[in-house]
Amino acid sequence: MLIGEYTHNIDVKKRLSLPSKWRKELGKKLVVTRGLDNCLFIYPLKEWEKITERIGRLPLGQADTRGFNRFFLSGAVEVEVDTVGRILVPDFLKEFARLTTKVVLAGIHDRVEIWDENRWTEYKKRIEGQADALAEKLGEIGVL
Amino acid sequence: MLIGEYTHNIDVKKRLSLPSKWRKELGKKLVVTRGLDNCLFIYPLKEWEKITERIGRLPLGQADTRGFNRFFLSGAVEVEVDTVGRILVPDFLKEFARLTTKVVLAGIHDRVEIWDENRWTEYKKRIEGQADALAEKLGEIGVL
DNA sequence: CCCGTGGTGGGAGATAGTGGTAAACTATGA
DNA sequence: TCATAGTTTACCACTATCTCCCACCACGGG
Repeated sequence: MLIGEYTHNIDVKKRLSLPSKWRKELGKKLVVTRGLDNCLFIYPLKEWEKITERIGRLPLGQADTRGFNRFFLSGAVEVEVDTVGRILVPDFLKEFARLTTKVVLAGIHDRVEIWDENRWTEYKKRIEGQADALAEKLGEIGVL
Repeated sequence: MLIGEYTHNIDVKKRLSLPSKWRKELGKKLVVTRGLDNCLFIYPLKEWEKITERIGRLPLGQADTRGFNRFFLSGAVEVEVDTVGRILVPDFLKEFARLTTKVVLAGIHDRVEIWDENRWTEYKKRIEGQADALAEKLGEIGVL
């Protein structure tokens, strides 16, 4: 279970250390891809394979499916964790998520999200402001 | 699995390097053909054979099937990868996809798509704008 | 206070992408 | 049939970037 929040730096060589707490669970091979709200998703290879298997079942031929495939698949890269626990973030993904050097890694269930620090704090502020409203919803569906 | 996005140049001799990451998977002989949305598709020869086999089973009586065949098959060219990992892009395909020198190679499942850089960025912007549609798809396949 | 661990930074060698030159092949006309 | 011009193919060369490895520093625990 990936939980918690860490702030790390992407260095000039596009290297990003993963929090040591997650390394065992994430494994040596990961997939980074475009996520929603302009962040990046990191999946362990196992999880990714499940996803692509399901993507394969989508009806091709439809324009919006093609669009989705392009967004999700061309936006994905398989990366290897180096000897000291870092991955390389390709330029086009850095650009997509508008990452500068300070970056937040957020654990969400079975994936990790990468956010630029500024965008993250801003996003959090917005969410926290709606916390009680969210709690009410969660109550409705029986989570809390 | 072909994934990721790379920007390369087509030189004056119409040569285009393939990303080194894909070379093993693509093999030495490829097929380039007209794709959908005004880009080009590249298939490894193996994949292409599967596709033509499937196309062959389509009912020839229908006018739109004939049209699709002509579009897809007459535009196909078999190319060889040279010693440093490049292919030659024929003029008529360059023209079809309006390729200038800067070109994007996008890995989608089992094929590679070639886009002119400008058209690609424009297309991506459009797709990213459809965040709710994307979220819905992601929900369908169980990512979110 | 020392040691182990985690995050960060840098340097040397290897490699990928690109451009150019030489050779070979094709076509055309005398 | 031969010569020449134009095009294509094969080979070589350069440079920016990436990879791999090692070193450093900060921090926390014993």
